[in-house]
Amino acid sequence: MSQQYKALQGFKDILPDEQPYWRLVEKVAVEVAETFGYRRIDTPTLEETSLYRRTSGEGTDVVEKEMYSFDDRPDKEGNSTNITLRAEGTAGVVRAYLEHGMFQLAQPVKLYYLSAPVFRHDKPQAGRLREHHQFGVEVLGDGDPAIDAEVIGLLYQVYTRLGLKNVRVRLNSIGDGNCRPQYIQTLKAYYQPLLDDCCEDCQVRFVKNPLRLLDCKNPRDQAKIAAAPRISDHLCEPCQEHFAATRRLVKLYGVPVEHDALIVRGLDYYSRTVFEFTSSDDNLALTGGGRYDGLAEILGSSHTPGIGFGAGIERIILELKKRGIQPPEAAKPRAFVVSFGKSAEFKDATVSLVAELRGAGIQTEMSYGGRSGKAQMKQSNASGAAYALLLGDNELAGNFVTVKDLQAGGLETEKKQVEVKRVDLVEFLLSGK
RNA sequence: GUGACCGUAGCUCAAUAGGCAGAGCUCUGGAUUGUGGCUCCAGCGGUUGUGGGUUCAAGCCCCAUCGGUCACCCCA
Repeated sequence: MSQQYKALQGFKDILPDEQPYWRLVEKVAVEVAETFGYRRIDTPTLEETSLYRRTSGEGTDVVEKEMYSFDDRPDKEGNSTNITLRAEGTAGVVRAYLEHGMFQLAQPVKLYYLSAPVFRHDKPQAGRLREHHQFGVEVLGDGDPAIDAEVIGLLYQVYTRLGLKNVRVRLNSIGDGNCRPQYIQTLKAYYQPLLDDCCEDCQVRFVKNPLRLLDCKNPRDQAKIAAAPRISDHLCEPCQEHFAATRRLVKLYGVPVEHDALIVRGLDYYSRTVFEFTSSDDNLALTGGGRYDGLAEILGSSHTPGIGFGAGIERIILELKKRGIQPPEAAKPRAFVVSFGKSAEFKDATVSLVAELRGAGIQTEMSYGGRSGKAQMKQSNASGAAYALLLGDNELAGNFVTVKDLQAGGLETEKKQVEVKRVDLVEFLLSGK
């Protein structure tokens, strides 16, 4: 083994054995999204760095220390653009919405994206990679709380259809530009006298991102959090109504939401509805999302409400495995061609048979490299193929194939074998079990 | 980014108190001529993550580095 090269830290190969999990998650996600009337969008992996800086917020960890940013090659004038690998899903979709004038379409515009790679320069650990993939949804152009409920209902259905019935859904409202600044003042006023007794992280949060004070897990600060003023009690009238309606409507989708006044989100653009889906037995967030009614304006557009989420596919798969949920097995070959001769004539007969069957859409395998007939039989068995197609002198001379049923039990070879004319072979393989 | 623990074959793991690096699984070949699964035999596969150091001798001790895991931070 000369392992000079390894995948980069925090980057992972998705090997063939893993793929069935991905196909399962993707299949369910697409089916549910389309049931809900969402259309797929794919946006580029690279965007201008300033897009993320503006939307996520200058003070956030993502922007400050986790983005993969670099200067693009300079143009003729020697100017280069600083660009960034996708750091989160929403910014690119909103950019595309504005760039392509989707505000001219019937509103709202309901979009989803699938397995989009997201890059963040964190220190890796279980469930946290430097490149991970997200399934996400964004709805733009209407602020109706029925949309908040719909988006959460959609996601919940994805999880339940995957068999993950124990996810926790926590919901909160963090207000809007009207009421949140006042609440933050109230919160800071509450914390100011307690600050000396707070953990170091909270001292930083107090300045950088006061809402996150409520997120602290340090035991010494829990009592302070419990007694802290709640945003829910400080929402302005419209935000209150929106939140009440969201909670009422989301229940109609059968989602067991909990109101958690301590849920705040990391990115600056969120407003009103925020939510998190977590696995029930630990704190690993499976999905985070929320409303971002001010985001389009940050990008210079007119007021455009929006809401969305990003669901980490790797974390969903981790959860599936933890729950012992198996994806459907990969398709096994229908036929495995076994050749009992080694001459060019046999090679040609084997390849032409394989080619013909594959041309007819029948999953067919063969052995490579001139192995013995016995070894080929072993391979055909290991492949899981339904039938071994035997080609020997007799078959070639008589223009037929001996079809052996590999799945039939028992020892009596004759009962499991039947001779089928070449012209009838495709039909034979397409019919039957 | 901070801290703790861990790195032996493709995978899962052994290796007494420093003393010739092993097993199971996988893979390949074979057990008489054109027939799988069970069984048996054999083979391939390692500079013990990498680079230094101590020692007659290092998988084992020391340092560094890379990677992994866990907690924090943050987040999906």
